[in-house]
Amino acid sequence: MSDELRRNLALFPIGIVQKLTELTPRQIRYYEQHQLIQPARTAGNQRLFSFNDVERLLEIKKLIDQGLNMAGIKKMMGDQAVPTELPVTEKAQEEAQKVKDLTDQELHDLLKKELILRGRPGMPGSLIQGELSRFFH
DNA sequence: ATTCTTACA
DNA sequence: TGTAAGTA
Repeated sequence: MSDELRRNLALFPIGIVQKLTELTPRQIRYYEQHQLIQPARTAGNQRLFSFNDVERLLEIKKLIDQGLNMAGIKKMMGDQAVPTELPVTEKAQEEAQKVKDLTDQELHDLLKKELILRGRPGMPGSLIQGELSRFFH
């Protein structure tokens, strides 16, 4: 499976994303309203976020902390968020299910690994730089 | 127990 | 943004 697809798999419910990003569910939903992210939905209408969504939220958080408003953030990130793909395959749904049994430590390590993986090719990924330090505790 | 939408101090 | 209400 391609990394691109893997990063877009709908795996995390909002509660986990809250822990991973330190953002409140209120904020996360608000950013979705402003089309900064487009998480997938389960049959029961519950949001499922992908690694890409989480990483995007970390960037948003960074910009918010720097005092930008929605307009400013949209301008910085471009306001076209790629919709997270639904866990259509049986395999994908199993992965999403596994996530629920991971400890907070395991979840943070998983995200850290993802951030490092992404930060490879390019230079000091504008976002990755600061956010990454938080996972090196 | 979690999450969702809507509405308002 | 926080939070309460009523659901799913």
